[in-house]
Amino acid sequence: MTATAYDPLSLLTKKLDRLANLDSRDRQALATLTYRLEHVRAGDYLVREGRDTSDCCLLVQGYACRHKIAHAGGRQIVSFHLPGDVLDLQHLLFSMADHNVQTITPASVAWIPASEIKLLSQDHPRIGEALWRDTLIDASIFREWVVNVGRRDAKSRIAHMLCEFAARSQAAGLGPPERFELPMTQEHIADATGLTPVHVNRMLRELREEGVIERNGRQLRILDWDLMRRVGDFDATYLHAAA
Amino acid sequence: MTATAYDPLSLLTKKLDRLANLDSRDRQALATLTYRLEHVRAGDYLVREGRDTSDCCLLVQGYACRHKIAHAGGRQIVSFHLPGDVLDLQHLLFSMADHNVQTITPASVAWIPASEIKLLSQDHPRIGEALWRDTLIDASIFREWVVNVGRRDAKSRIAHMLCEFAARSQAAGLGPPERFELPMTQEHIADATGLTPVHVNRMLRELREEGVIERNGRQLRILDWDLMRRVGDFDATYLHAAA
DNA sequence: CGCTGGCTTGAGTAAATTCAACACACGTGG
DNA sequence: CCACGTGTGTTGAATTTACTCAAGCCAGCG
Repeated sequence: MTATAYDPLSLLTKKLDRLANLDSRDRQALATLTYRLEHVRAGDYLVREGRDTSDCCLLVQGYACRHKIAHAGGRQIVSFHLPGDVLDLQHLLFSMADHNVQTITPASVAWIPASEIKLLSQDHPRIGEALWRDTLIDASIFREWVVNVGRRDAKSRIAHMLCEFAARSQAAGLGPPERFELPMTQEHIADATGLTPVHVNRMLRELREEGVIERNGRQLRILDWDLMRRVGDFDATYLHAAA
Repeated sequence: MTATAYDPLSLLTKKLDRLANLDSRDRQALATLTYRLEHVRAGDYLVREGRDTSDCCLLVQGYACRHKIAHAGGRQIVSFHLPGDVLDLQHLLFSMADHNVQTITPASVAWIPASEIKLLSQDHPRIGEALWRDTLIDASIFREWVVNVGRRDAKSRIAHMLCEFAARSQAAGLGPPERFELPMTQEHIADATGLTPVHVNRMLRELREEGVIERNGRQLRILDWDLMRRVGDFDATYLHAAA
């Protein structure tokens, strides 16, 4: 990756440009945003449920997940996040977080004041549209996750989750969907699919034995993308070509 | 209900006013929207997956649900909708629907051109903010549903769903949360909670036998709201005082 | 070297499903 | 008016899926 890829504001600009076609004035305005760069360890919290937050968090490098805690049954991850994702657009309008965001690898994040982004989105219709579109895509992904945990069996759920991650990984410019870095542990996968780590392990073994996937450390290879899509009941429409 | 409650534009204005404080210019602008009123039967589709749509649908009277079809496991309902809900704000920015919306009772809906709403939201920051906030609340509800189907057992899921419906029913001005109209069948509840209708029936019986709820036809009474909240692991924060 | 965290496997168990049958209310047409 | 069909709700018995508990493995790292 080039040095510019790690410049927070150009990363943000690139992302928003994909969502709505920005013009040069939009770009210039984005470049005026202030931010505070922070490096965090794996497992650190970026947002905590019930906490008051006035900043938006841009994930510059590394991976994160968003989750809520159910009283009895432990943690449910509701989404994964890749470099370039803006994690807290809801903080533009809600002061209190209703969920947690936690890194799953060491990461770099840029904190941008929510007030600045809000002003920008009001003065620049295309920026506002891009941000709104981003939250709508998030909502669409949440809907698909409800379907995933509600109406698919264990193997399908896992396959679907992996397909989505592969597709978004590619859209974010992190390489081909057939071979990518899978940053999460089997426990993360379990918490995202509503299963237990033990059962995730068994299902992954079956997918491996069936020749669908192959895992070398953190590298995941999808050997048969077509079969994978069928097993996971995956149709990328709901991503709306998201990154 | 008064006659004005069924006037689509005043219903919409009332809703948006709750989400952001509109001024008189905002109200006047909303009153200029054009719409086409339609009466539909129970079970009719308002939005179909894969269909191109250029209108937004305001639910004026009756109830509806949003759902997707999984390849193997049937239908998953991802949200329920009450009178006053705007069903398709995502159509402001996406032309293709990625899910279905279907009525669950006879209903009246008002179709409003997406282009008009989009213009309004650009020219009137508070209207834009109210609409954006509405989509963020939707997203928050979806996240909670992922938790519900992913990490709660059958009885909890159903109790949680009923709590949410009760709370939203009240917020929409349809009466107290302890006694309200439950428009959906046990099959709807099953499709919303990721269970089978048979199992929903058994769990509802248990809730009845434990003295938590009582059902007379379409009237549902929550006899012990405190216990219900505990059983359903329900905390209304995620609704952000939504209607 | 010995932890630690993540991965793997087996055996027994619990939750929810499937299949099947029946009850009941409602509306429609004979 | 009754007969009938349909959609919804109810219950029982057998089955399946995923969970729980438990143990052991392996790689990386202080």
